[in-house]
Amino acid sequence: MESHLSINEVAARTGLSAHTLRYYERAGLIAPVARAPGGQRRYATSDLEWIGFLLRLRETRMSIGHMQVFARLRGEGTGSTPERRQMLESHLVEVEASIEAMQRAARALQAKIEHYRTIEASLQTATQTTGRKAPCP
Amino acid sequence: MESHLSINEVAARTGLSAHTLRYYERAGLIAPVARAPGGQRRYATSDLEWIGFLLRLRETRMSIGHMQVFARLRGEGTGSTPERRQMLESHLVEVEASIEAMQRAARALQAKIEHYRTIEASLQTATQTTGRKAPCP
DNA sequence: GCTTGACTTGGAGTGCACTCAAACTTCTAG
DNA sequence: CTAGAAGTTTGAGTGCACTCCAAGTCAAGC
Repeated sequence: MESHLSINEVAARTGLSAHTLRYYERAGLIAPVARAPGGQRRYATSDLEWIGFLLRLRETRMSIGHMQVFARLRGEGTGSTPERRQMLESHLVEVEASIEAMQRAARALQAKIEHYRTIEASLQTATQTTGRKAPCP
Repeated sequence: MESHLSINEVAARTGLSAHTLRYYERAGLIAPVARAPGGQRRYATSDLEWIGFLLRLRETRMSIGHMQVFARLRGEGTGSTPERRQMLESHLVEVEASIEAMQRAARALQAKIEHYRTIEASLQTATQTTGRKAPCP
């Protein structure tokens, strides 16, 4: 297990800030990271992979609280895979519902945009036919 | 313009709490609502429609700050449709990116779930072939 | 040795989006 | 007329997810 990346290198690679990396470790989302002799963090490749997965969870709006539970289960080893799978499955149900809600809402925004285009076109027409600026009714 | 619904009726219809409806009004997301003689709010059908649209914006994670700008533009009348359309268009770009990110992340979760299933199956097989409970390695 | 810059810690602070509290006033049913 | 439900206001409080600060440590270059 290679252990070589500094906190700022990991920040650059993951897009998380060094602040947030320390915060995640303090919160128990990341297991205590290996340290160089002087106490500085040295992240292993496996840490990077785990942080990547945490980012997938964050992208799907899993709360820190749920991630804490998930990380704790992960720390308990292979025996906790059923619980972890169930957590992901029920989270995925919510995520898919949320994606559909966003898609529906996005279509409503699209419709509103079209509506505005129509209004703008008719205002433009009014200006052209009367030869004056559109009044403010 | 019918003006008849009380705040709790609107809360029931929209899923927002009465607290939140007052907060939105104070924040300028909803224009001052008509009042009954005693000062109680009486929402018109047009208010309901607007609140519905605000909910679409909220579902797509538009911030209160942006909604305030949008609501202010709306209050300025038809002349502001180009700005409103541009706001929605650029917001929609973000929303679509966010939907795609969530979909990618959801596929990663799905893959992890499959991975867990595989692990569970092999643990189960080990238990069956050896006739004992899975040890904790 | 000294400076510079990257790192460490615990605790405090920030911004967002609500959410509630306190002290009222008003409406409705009996 | 009265009880109680429902509404009003302003300002304060909450929970989340960071984000920053102060005071200190450590390694490398001059």
